[in-house]
This record gives sequence, structure tokens and C-alpha cells, in this order.
Amino acid sequence: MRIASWNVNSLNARLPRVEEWLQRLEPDVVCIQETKLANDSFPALAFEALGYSSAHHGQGQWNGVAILSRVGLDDVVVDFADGGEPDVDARVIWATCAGVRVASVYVPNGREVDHEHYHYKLAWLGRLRAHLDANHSADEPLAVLGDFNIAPEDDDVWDINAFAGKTHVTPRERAALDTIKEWGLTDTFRHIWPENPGLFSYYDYTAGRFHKRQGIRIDLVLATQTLIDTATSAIVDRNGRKAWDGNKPSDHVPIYADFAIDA
DNA sequence: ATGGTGGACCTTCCA
Repeated sequence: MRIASWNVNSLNARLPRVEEWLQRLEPDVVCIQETKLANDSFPALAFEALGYSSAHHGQGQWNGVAILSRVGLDDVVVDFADGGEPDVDARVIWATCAGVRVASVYVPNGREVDHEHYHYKLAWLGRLRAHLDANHSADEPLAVLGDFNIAPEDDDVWDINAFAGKTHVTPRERAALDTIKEWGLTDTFRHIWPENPGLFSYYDYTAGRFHKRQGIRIDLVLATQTLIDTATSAIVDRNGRKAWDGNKPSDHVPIYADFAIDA
């Protein structure tokens, strides 16, 4: 089973890139973030034409997450089922695809350290943990994919010194991510690559960062041990960002992992 | 250079 994730930074702007990428990569399950679409504007028919069922949790101008699957899409849940109030943003959707429980997550950015949005980010990860505690067991085949807006380790950043005092690398953010992992999830990329050889999933549009390979790895495939045991590859698909003709790239690169289980 | 780029949208917010 090939499971992929991509923060597309507007599905409206990126749909041709996404369609080309789907046909090239042939993933079984795809998690999309930042659709920036309302549910009634989601291009379900375009994905159906490529063989994918889909489920979308959108709000319009900002955020928006989706799951596509060509191996079944059941038991869709949006947001958190943790007994709390609905999230103010559309940032998480869940579905079961060929027996694997999948989440597509768009973790809040945080903006600045100690900004109100930074505390929302930490609390949001706490709710993700609470949802896992309340609804799932770590012995299930389960994967949480998406834009975590946190670089797990210093070598997931092109120059850690450039991030002094900035979000995405602070101990509090990494501790919040560790709380998710401690539930029973492993970073599939790190499992395959014990040291990051310079593969990053996000490049700021400005300053030619992509071409200078000055990026950070903040898009992750977190998987339970039963899946990790079958992992055969984990890739940050640098070429996928632009698909074929180089026009209108996202600021994120698609990622994917292959698991040797029946899809 | 309080810069740079891109997407939302309508003048400014967000990443």
C-alpha cells in the first residue's frame, strides 16, 4: 500500500499539478492539506475520474483537509471526537482505507513563539493525542499524515541557526509532537533514513529557497508499529512539487511511504 | 533591502 500526503496550498490553484502527480505516483491513499475550499467546491468528480473516492473537510478561504482513496473509504470522521468543542478551523479528517485508519492533518502554524496561535498549536496537538486515546489503540494499523509544521530534529532543517527563536523547531513544539509519537506512532521517514540526507518537504517561496535546497522537513507519515514493520520506503518527492511542466508549484513537496500490506 | 513570493481576497491576512 502506497500512502501519500501533500499540502497543496490551494487545491483550486494546484488541481492540474495534483492530477499529474496522482497519475505518476499511483498512490492508494492520499492525504491533502490546505485545500482552501468549501465542501461544495471540492473537485470530487475530478478525483473520481482518476479512480479515487474522496472525503473533504473544508471551510473556504483557509485550511481544509481531504483524504482520497482507490482502495475504499469508510467511517469518515471530521475534526476531533474527544468530547470537546468543534475546532475553530477545518484541520483534520479521518477515514478507514483497506483496513488502515488514516488521518489527514494540518497542524496550526503557530506564527510566532508565544503568539496566541502558537498556544493554539500546542493545544491542538494535545487534542490530537486525546482523540487517539479516546478512539483508537496503538495495536491498530493507523497512520497520521500531513503538515505538522514542526521539524522533528535539527537535521530536518537546512540551517538550524536560521531558526533561532522561531517556530517549527522549539522544544515545546517538539515535546507536543513527542506526545503524539509516545501514543504509539513512528516517523516512517526516520525509520527508513536514520539520518536526514537533506530531504526537505517545505521551501519558502521567497529567496530562491527551493533551488538552493534550503528547506525543512515538516510533513510527516506517522504510523503504528504494525505498519512500520512492513515499511519498505519513505520518500520526500522533491520532483513532485512541480509535477512535469514546472508551473505553479506548491511551497510543500509531496511525501509518501510504501507498506508491504495488501491494499 | 522591515526585503522576497504566492494564494486567499478587495486591502490585508496568511504561510
